[in-house]
Amino acid sequence: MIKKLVSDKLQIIISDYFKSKGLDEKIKYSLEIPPKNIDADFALNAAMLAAKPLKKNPKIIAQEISDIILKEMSDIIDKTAIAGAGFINLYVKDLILFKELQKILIQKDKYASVSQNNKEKILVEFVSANPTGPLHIGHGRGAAIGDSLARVLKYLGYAVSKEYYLNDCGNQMLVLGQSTKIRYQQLKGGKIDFPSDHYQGDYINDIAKNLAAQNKNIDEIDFKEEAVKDILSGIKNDLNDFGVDFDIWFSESDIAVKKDNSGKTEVDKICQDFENMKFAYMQDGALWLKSTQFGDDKDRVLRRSDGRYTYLASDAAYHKNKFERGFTKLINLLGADHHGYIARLKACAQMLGHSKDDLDVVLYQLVSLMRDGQPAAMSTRTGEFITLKEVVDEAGKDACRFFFLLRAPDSQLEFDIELAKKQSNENPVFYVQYVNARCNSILRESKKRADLKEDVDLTLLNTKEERDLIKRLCSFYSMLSLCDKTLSPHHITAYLMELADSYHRFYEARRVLTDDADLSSARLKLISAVMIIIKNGLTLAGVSVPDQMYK
RNA sequence: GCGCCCGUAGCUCAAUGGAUAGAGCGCUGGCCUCCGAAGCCAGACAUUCCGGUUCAAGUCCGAACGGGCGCACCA
Repeated sequence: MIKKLVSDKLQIIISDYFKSKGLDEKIKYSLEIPPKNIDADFALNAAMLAAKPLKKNPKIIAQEISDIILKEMSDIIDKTAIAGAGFINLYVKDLILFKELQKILIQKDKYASVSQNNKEKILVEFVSANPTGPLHIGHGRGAAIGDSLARVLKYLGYAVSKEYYLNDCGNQMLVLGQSTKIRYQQLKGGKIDFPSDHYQGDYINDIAKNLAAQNKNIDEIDFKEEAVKDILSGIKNDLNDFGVDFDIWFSESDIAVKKDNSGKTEVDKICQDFENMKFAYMQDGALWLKSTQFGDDKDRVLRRSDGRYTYLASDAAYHKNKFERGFTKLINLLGADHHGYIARLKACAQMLGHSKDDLDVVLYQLVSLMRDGQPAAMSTRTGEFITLKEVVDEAGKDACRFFFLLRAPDSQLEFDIELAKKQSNENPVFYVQYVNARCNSILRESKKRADLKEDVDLTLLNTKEERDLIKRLCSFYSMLSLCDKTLSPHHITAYLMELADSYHRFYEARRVLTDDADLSSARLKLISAVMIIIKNGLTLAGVSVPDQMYK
């Protein structure tokens, strides 16, 4: 939050300075946190950017701006320095740091959160796996990223809803029902070959077994219905165990099957609309969407010549529905194998009268699974896959969620199942959780003393380790903004590991409980703040915060 | 062939166009009469190649090479 305080004031100063020099006041300068070899708190690059249009040495400009900052911001800035090619390095007054620390202690789990931010109403759609089999490890990555991103955006004050789009109609459902029926018949002694294009997984057998145990007449069983019901409840359980929940489960049949008074579905209507608006045309008996008009590679079929709609038709109606529900920003998490859909979905958004930026797609690369150093194939068709449940059961929810948040969505993720199973210090989540355990241990110890007080003098926290730690705590908000800006929550884990690093260094260098009651009391406040931020961060990551670790 | 993503340390990955490119694992060597050693300290090791833009490029642009994915009136 300190950064926001500084940058808000700087904005006025810089823009005035640019104006007085006849420059475009909207030159995009930035306020950065310098690399760790520089001891300044913030660095400003405005002088370097102004150097060229002003035809002036950047260091001279830096000096001019620096003088103004010192004069105008003396309540916040302690000193400045011109460095490198023309950076203005800013040193914040210690008092500001202590004030911020106090704020953490008071606001606790609300620290750095924004109560209301009416700019956007956001819908985050993720997972949305078809109910034809259990979630696999790739879905887990999407679930972890989507859920944490939604949590961060909510924390920052956006009105956020999390939604799962359920493809509960269409051909795949028929195949699923058929697969279950054949397994059922085989169980009853029927000699029927199982088609290779049907679902091969063991879970189909399990469903069939359950049905067989009910002793019903085969004609009374709706195999499709039963299979979907069974699989869906499994998916919901797996997500629940993974700490992921949804605000809305949106069913495809609501737009593709349900009819209004005139006997039309939403899919019927949007295709008609597109045709009326000349965004769709008939060719070879099929209805085509003119997506090339908005940058797609080729036009796409909405309705086949046999009259059946494609998935794109449902998707178009679905996204129209999202906008109609009042969402101003749609965020879709998509596995990289679906990247081809981005162009056509954005085309639909634009045809519906929205900007292509109203729909953001976060593409996450697929998870390649390693088993004993060998890559393992994944396919729900062949039945050879690792389920999310299996990994969560073995490695634990915390390790899995932290692991999935460790890398940027754009990076391919190599998930070593053997490594994930290990409950050991090789897993970085323990490094962060250990901070909380150590803090708790000190708190327990402190209860034995009567000389510690609540009303403390935070200015006693003046060593390098303490200052570094406080600064790290204060950059929590900057990290959250970065997640917002990049639509990626992986900065959370990186931040938490840095914070843990600062804490462990502090811990090694400075004893909290000493003979000096004033100092001990102040340091206890510091570790209380550390615990607050660790908890806030881990909670956003969907990871629990144990009070103690077990060996 | 066309399109999208990626190429950074031995391995897996970070790095809002900024200063001396960071972690974890692995490796070498140190640190527990003291709040938890699941920790700390020290050491070795990296931007695939070639051009360009920029005051400044791992980051942007172009080309080459390598890896993943996608290119259906499938879902």
